Amino acid sequence: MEKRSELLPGTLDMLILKTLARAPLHGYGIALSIKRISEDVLTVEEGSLYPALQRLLLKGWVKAEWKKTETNRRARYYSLTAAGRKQLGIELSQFEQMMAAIGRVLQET
Amino acid sequence: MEKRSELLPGTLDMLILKTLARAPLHGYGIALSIKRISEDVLTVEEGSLYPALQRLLLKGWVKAEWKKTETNRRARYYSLTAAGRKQLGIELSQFEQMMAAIGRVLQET
DNA sequence: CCGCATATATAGACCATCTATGGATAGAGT
DNA sequence: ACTCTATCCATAGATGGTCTATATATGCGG
Repeated sequence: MEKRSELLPGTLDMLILKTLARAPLHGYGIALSIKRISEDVLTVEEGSLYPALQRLLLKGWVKAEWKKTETNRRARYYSLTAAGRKQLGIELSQFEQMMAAIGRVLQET
Repeated sequence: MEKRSELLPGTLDMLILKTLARAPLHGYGIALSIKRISEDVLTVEEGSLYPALQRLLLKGWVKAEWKKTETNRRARYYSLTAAGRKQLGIELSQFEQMMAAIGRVLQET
């Protein structure tokens, strides 16, 4: 059959920012969280996740800190910056606007 | 400011198929229709539209026919095939599933 | 000590979309 | 006549996000 993306392209940064807005997390945890909350519909591949986190770091929307996990492993914890929180707001409103627009096209008889 | 796509990537084929499901249209008309119905939020650039139509033709989801427009111009009218109608249904349900999943992630407190 | 889940990261491929063109014609306005 | 604008098609090349594949490393349970 058709091979499809596990993600709606263009939404990954927003999903990461939103996940981090709840609590700081390491990369692996972000992927697990999105997968779990989306009920396995959205799967963030490592090859998408880590480049995305690098982008977000470069833009100053998240910051990173090496720590130990509860299970005593080394992991890089990411958290939202003030700029990241602002950016999340922007992306959410743009996303909603776009969804509303797509909805209009899809519902037009 | 941030430069962003005028479209949510991954939705173009679906929007075209849905537009053609209402009535056959030429390329330019498809772009105008989506722009109008979305109230100027979604803009389909020509460099996105025509390659997309070629893809859809190759997959057999639309067929094309040269005709005259009401204003006496030559134009290529695209219309949905049976396979295209089926494909539209598939894409709509996948899209809704994905939107529901994204919604769960975005609404999680 | 073996296997598995946890954890980070990069290189390269792929593909959809955008930018930038190029071309053609009907009709309106001057 | 002439020009301008909107209508109409199409492609080449750049861009950029996501995926596949790979590499590395470690804590823990059996």
